[in-house]
Amino acid sequence: MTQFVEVAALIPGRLNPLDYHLPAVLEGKVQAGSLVVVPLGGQRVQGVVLRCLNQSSVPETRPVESLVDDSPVLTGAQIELARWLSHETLSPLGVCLDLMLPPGLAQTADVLVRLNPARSAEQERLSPLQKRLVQLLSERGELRGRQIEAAFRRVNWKPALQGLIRRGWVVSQPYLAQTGVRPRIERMARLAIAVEEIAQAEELLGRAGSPARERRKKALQFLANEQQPVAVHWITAASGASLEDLKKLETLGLIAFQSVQTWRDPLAELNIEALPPPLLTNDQQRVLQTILSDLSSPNNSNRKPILLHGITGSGKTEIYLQTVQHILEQGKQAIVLVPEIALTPQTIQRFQGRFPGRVGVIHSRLSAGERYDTWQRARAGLLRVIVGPRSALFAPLPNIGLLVVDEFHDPSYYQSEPTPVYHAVRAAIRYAEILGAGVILGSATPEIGLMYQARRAGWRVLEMPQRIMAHRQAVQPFMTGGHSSLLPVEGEGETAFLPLPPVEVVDMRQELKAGNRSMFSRALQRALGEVLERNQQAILYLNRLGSATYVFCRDCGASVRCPRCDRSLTYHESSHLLICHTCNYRRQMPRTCPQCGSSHIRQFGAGTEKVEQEVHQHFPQAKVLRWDSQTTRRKGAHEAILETFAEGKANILVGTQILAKGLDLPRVTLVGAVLADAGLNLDDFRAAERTFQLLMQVAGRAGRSPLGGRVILQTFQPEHYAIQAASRHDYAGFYQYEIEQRRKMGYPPFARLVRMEYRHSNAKVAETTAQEMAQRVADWIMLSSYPQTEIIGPVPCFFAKEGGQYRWQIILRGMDPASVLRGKDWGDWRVEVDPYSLL
DNA sequence: CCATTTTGTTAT
DNA sequence: TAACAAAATGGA
Repeated sequence: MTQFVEVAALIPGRLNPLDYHLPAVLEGKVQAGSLVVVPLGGQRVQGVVLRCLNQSSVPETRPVESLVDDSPVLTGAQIELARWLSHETLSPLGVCLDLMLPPGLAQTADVLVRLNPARSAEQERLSPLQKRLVQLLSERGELRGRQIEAAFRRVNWKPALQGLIRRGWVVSQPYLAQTGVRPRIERMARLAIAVEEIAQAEELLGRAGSPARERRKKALQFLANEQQPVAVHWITAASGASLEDLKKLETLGLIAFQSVQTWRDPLAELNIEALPPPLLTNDQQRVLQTILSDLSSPNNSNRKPILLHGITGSGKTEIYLQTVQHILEQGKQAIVLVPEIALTPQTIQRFQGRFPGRVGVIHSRLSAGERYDTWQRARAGLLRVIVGPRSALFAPLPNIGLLVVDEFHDPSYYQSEPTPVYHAVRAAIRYAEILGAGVILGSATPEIGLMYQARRAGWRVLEMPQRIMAHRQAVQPFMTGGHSSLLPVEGEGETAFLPLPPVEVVDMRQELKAGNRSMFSRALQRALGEVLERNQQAILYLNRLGSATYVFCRDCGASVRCPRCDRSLTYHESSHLLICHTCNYRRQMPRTCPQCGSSHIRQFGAGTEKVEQEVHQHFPQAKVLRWDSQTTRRKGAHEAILETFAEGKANILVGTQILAKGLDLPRVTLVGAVLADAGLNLDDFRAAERTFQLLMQVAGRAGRSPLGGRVILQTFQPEHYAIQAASRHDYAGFYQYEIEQRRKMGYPPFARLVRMEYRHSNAKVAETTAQEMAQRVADWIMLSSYPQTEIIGPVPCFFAKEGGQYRWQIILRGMDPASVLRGKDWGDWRVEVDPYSLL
């Protein structure tokens, strides 16, 4: 009986899984999760076997051509997760499966083309495109298909090339790209004779007393001591023998070579001492006990996620570490997701230090080889813990018992490009359900939507409200000056607690009224002066998004709003217009404030450079470091800036969102938010939440040592609830207000959204296409099981033009707007289910 | 008119 | 995605 398999092709397109039969040679070797090559139309493609079948659903099947890897590349749970992702995100199954494969496993076919030296000279009968191709080939010689692609972007050059080949102008040959990562093979050598025989063999090594004989003798002795195969480069380095000497020894039959696959391990160089777990605080003990008893309960099927709400510095990482420890003791494995930026050497060291040799790290700076080997080791069960950003969720560990998502409110868990557009936190929750594993979501500022879901669905919500003091030693030198009063600290030793830093809200309208036109309020100037005087450190935080894009009055603080929707209008640089992103209302930039008639109306603009300048103006002696996307473009720049600052070589660190991530800088005693309300007026349902999160996180950078600390929030809207709540460190208060807003406005979690985006280089085409699509979507909604689904738009996107293309969007809102689109054809629109933001 | 180029459809 | 087919374009 022939066996059949159902195969999902790894192509970007939307294609249902297809049935193939197994040729005799592959029978018994292929299983669910196997990576295979199958014929598809006129080409060969790679695909993943979803399951084995006794019978095919179609009368005739084509054969599986080959098996790429002997072991399955995906586990059953991963296949199920990919299916769920595909269904949820409306993305093709192929790209969801591809997400879980390491780059380099799949190799791609290409062609190599060059001009035929014997071609005819006259170019009369060639098309313009063909002439350009000939030109390119005569300039650059032999080219691969992808090189031509790079030279002729967005040009359909393949038919033209075919014509040239047919007429003998060009010759082509198939070319297998060597881009794939291969296992690293290391040459090793071992002694081929017994140790006692070395003395007898000595005569063979060369003329008595010759240097060659000495070298070879040394090499043999080295191997005799080692008693096991040793890498060749290691032998030569240790004994002084050359490769030639070793070859000679081999021909003499004294040593034997062998090739061994070795792993590229990014942590191998790291020499980390194993650290014993620290004593836990009462909070930590209570939380850990609850988690462990939850995870120990045998009932896997309805295990719920655990939401760990622990403020900055409350010691969440230690909870993760000890829970992972527990899971490992059960013989299972764990995945720990962190925001990419938090994947600093410190984080890695903590995990590697606790579980030496068992941790695999994934991050963006790994080489393809390291990434590939980490994946292989995970699959082979050689790694027990994987730490990494959102993509680490797809590490192929065979027996996962725990998933951890640290700082799960972080936007880096949303992948918006390329497809599939997914949210790693939701994927982790689903994956844990599939696996019957535990999942811990930790954050100081839990995402509103997930907190709501947690409460409604009865997930366990654990609180850690106290900050642990650290860094007593680190700040010791700064505590002796006499002019810095130390904070009263509760408790002793490692488990002492610190109060949260006091937050002062400064009304910038008052500053202007008092004649202070500086970017810094008098309070902030005073505070900065004190910090400099005491040789402590300050952080100045600037929320980049939203600055300079909305327009507001400097006298009354009101922003210019849409008369129809009462939403802030957005200023568009290109057209000098103010546009409403809900109803597409447009107006000229007003000369006076519509509220109070003042002429002090303008878009607010303040880049990090401007802040830096201004600091220099006020404090010429201050040493300022800028930390933003510009200064960190270079590789390793993050580390360099952090190190410089941590070593105290600068007093003031100026930066954007990046500052809100989990930095631990003990000498920082002042955090200033230059414009805390920037971003609040963005027309986006998440604007308040995002602002609140960032302010809470950035405030958490202050006062992490007994030196104490304070926070100053400068704002034009001191009464706004996000600012108010942040100034009181009041998550619960913010949650309550925000969730009511969402309910009133019908935004998540009370409705789900789908964002559809279209781009075109022609403004008119973009607009009409968007209108046509809105009409089609309206028809689909009528016929769907959710006829109440709303259409918002079409309107131009917030960033209305990007890379020379005009962007338009349509938002669907309802109970399940994705289901309206499922199975429909939306052409080259980009579709985002549950988008992070509507900008 | 034919040849080339663009657009659309299909894959077991 | 790549191959192929059908439709559109365009130079004589």
